[in-house]
Amino acid sequence: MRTVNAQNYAVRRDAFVDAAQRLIQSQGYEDVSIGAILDDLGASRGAFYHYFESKADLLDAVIERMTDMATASLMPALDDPGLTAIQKFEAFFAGIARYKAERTDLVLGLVRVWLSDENAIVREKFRKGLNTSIAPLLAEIVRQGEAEGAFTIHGPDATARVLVALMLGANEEATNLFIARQAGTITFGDVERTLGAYAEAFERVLGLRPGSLTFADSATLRQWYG
Amino acid sequence: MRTVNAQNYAVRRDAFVDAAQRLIQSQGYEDVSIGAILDDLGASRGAFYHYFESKADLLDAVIERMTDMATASLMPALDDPGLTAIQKFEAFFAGIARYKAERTDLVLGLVRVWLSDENAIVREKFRKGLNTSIAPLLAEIVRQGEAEGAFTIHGPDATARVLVALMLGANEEATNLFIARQAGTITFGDVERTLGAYAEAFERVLGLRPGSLTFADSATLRQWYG
DNA sequence: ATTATCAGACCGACAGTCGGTCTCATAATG
DNA sequence: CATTATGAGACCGACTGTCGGTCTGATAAT
Repeated sequence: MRTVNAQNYAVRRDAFVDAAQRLIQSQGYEDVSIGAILDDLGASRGAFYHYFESKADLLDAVIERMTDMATASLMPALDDPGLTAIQKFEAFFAGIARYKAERTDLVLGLVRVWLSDENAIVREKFRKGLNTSIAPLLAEIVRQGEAEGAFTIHGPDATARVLVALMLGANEEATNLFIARQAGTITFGDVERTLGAYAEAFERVLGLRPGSLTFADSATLRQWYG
Repeated sequence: MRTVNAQNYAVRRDAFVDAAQRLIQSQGYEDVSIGAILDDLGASRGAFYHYFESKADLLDAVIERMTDMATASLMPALDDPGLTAIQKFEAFFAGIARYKAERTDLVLGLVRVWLSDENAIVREKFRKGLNTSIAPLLAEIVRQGEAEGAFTIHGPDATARVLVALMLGANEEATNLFIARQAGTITFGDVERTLGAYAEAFERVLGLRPGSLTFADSATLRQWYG
């Protein structure tokens, strides 16, 4: 009797996820056929369906990896015991901005594919994934801020979820602004004003005084929208 | 020379949109084939591609109709000159709640299909559609509230967009809460607390005093989550 | 130590579906 | 009646998922 070798199984499965992620990031989900992944790997259809139930099943695995990577890159700052809640918040946003800034061309190349209609499922699953993985992290910060007397809120968990909604909105808005700015239909001032409104919303939701939270520094803003 | 009969053309085109909307609402976008729409209407493939460039094109038409219907049902209250900005806000939310409450079984039947993975494009396009059609309406209310001295904000347009982000977040949350409540994994208190956090966020973003905005009355809340 | 056995790993032809194109007939209209 | 909008339906290529079957290696029996 032959038993499943967990080690090899995981490795081979990961290979499919790797290839899929790469292809999806360069062409978008719907435009990547299973055949293309097979060609890329030199694998057979049978092998694929041995490791995955369906194409959608493969997507779930890809998304999980994406969200894991995204949250992992934000963790270090949050574990630092020397930071106040406000500082952690700022580190949080700075982390996202830095992550994107360090991969400018990747991000730029991704935008078109990432925003295409055919990629809606990926976007939404990613959103949902972030929602469930980030909300608890934010809740932790909120709890700390409440303990420090810095935040004035009711219920850290519910507040965290509200913040996630704002974050996702701000992110979407930032993307739209980027495209509009590239097209020249808006000014840099428009960008500052719109994103500023989100920053202010954050402050107010947390019960902070105006200007106590720095969302994105001018330099980063200039880099993307200048 | 023969000219297009705009009247007939529109009627026939609408027929396709009608059928598509009905089928999509009962099966979800990806699961509705063009063939099914053709069968439903007794039309031919040629006819379809005479009126639409693609299946995606048809979807756009369906979405437009959906968002039009949704916003139209909210308009009357907003045009009433006798209402304060705060009252209009409340009418706004009440309008959504009422709309859904009056169509309980439709909504319930829709949930499964509406939330399926295969329907992601529809959800997102609907979101985007609401975003562009609702934000200006909210901006108008915000402007009025600012003039009345009721709201303390910077830039009505940017604020309106933040509010839309909160609204969409609240709506998504409400759906998740509904499902979780049905499954019995959360209590009515959890629901009140979570949605209350969104209501409070609204107040704070607008610079209102706590409790001055009634999101959803207890009766409606009980009806869905009781 | 050798071999029979059986399940995991994998292959690739194939069916069925779907979106979209093309050709050609028919109907309406100037 | 000439022209063009309209529509029918055969057809194409691409895709997902299935299925019968092969190969390989671990285990149990001898």
